[in-house]
Amino acid sequence: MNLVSNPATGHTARLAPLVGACLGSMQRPASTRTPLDIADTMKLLGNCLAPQRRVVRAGAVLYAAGERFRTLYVLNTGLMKIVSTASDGREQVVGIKFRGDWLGFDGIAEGVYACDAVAVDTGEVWGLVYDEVLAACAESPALLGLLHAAMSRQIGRDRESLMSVCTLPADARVAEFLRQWAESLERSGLRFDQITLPLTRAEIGNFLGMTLETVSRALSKLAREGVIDFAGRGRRDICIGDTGALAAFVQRCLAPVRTSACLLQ
Amino acid sequence: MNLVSNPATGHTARLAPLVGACLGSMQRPASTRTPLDIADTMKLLGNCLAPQRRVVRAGAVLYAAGERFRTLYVLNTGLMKIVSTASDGREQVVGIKFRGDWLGFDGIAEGVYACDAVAVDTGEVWGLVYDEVLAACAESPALLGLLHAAMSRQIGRDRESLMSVCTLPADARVAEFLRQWAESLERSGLRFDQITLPLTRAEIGNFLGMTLETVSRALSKLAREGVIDFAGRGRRDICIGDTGALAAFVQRCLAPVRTSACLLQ
DNA sequence: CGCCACTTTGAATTAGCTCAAATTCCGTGG
DNA sequence: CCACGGAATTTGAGCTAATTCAAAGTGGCG
Repeated sequence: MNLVSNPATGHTARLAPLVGACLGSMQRPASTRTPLDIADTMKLLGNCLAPQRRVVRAGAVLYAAGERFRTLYVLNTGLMKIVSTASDGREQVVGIKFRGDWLGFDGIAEGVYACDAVAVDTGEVWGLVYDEVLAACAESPALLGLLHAAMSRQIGRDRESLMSVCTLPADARVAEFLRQWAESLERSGLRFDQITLPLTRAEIGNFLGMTLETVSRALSKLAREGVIDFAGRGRRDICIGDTGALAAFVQRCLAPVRTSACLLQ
Repeated sequence: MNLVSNPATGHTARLAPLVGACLGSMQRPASTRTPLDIADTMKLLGNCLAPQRRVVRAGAVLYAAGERFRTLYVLNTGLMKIVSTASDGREQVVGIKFRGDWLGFDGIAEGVYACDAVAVDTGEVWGLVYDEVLAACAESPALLGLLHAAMSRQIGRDRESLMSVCTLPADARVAEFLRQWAESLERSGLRFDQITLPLTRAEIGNFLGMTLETVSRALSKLAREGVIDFAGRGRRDICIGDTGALAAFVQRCLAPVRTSACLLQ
């Protein structure tokens, strides 16, 4: 019997028409769909899936590695970090999540979360029970498209991280990190010329594969060169006049490096 | 109208019952499903989805960044690398694919592949048109579970890469690389005590974020310490007596390093 | 106010990189 | 079959970017 598309509960039957209505404009193959912006996506999810809203205070653990996987989350406000811990205790920030990002995909394969999701800032997440999402997707290919796009984007994002860590010198990595932060804020519809880093230098360094001292020095250098400015008293508020300047800084760091051989072929 | 679950073509209708039959044993929620081994998974996919089999010769490009996304691939035999190219030309090997691995997920979000997939070794891939996969999934939640598990596993795998690059010194990174290679072979059901690296030192180094010289030195050191042995005259065949020895080597490299502060909280 | 966690900056150290040379391997053609 | 050439690999020697260690500065909060 087909568990999901013919659910025993009436839950799905109640939701599905709504989903269809909400996502009506997306009834095209995923490959030709124009991307929704995040505000719209959140609105659709909110209307269609009756998510369980949950406030997470700074420092709170949304889920921890090893916990049984049941629900996916979408971040509505705030900021979260994804921390992976190796069996020998090495800890690594493997992702930073902004408004509109999904959390928990890593749990699907094994039925158990593989990482910890920790709130860096107080915010609100929407919990979506995975089985219910699947049920709703069975009725609405558009919702399925949304889900797959989110997973796909995460895969792409993770690869960008690896690329940064592997190919950029420390200073450029920090600049690129800020650039992508600003980009994420822009996607979220928030102002991105002035950003507040709720992460410590140690956390940033861990994420970028360098020490906190190196992060500090890199930020100082960026400020010295006028690419960024420190706003406010604490040095956690950063003004980015122009994201182009950050990109230019990255290229400047890269210039003297030998161009790696062509890996294609 | 519901494009996928009520397809206009008869194609899906023809496939769907087959899928249901093939995957009958998996009609449980993903979170409680016992994982299939790769041979079984391949057999199921082969029986259920009528994939387009395609031989790729060493060096061939399966798909390239920028090409329109239409099909996902599953690697049946051989070995492929996923190469990401930044806008400034930096190239990065962001993944290595073994038997049973899926390729192309990165294309779903934007409808365009984000990376190049290049055959490192002659092999065979199975092409699955994404829209047809979706159609089949609409009829078979089990197949959807397979798809999501593959994506989820890729996300987990990518994070492991980032963890290695960020937290391990070069020697340990090479050891860990070999360990995971052996693990992948084991998963594929192939012998893994003796592995042949069809990648050049430069490719390995690129993937691991170090120079080819460093890879070479690390391999020499591993051989000197008896953790691996070079078989054959070309130094591309490597005997791994015991994957535990590789893990131990990693820990030995790690020992003198200060333990990073607890990032949780 | 005074503590504590975070940050900055400096100075010394080192892991990994760059550059260079020698060696091996393999395919090709005589 | 052997000689040759090109590509990949190994190994050595210096150099440099980033780390480690240390100390001083800053801000937030009870």
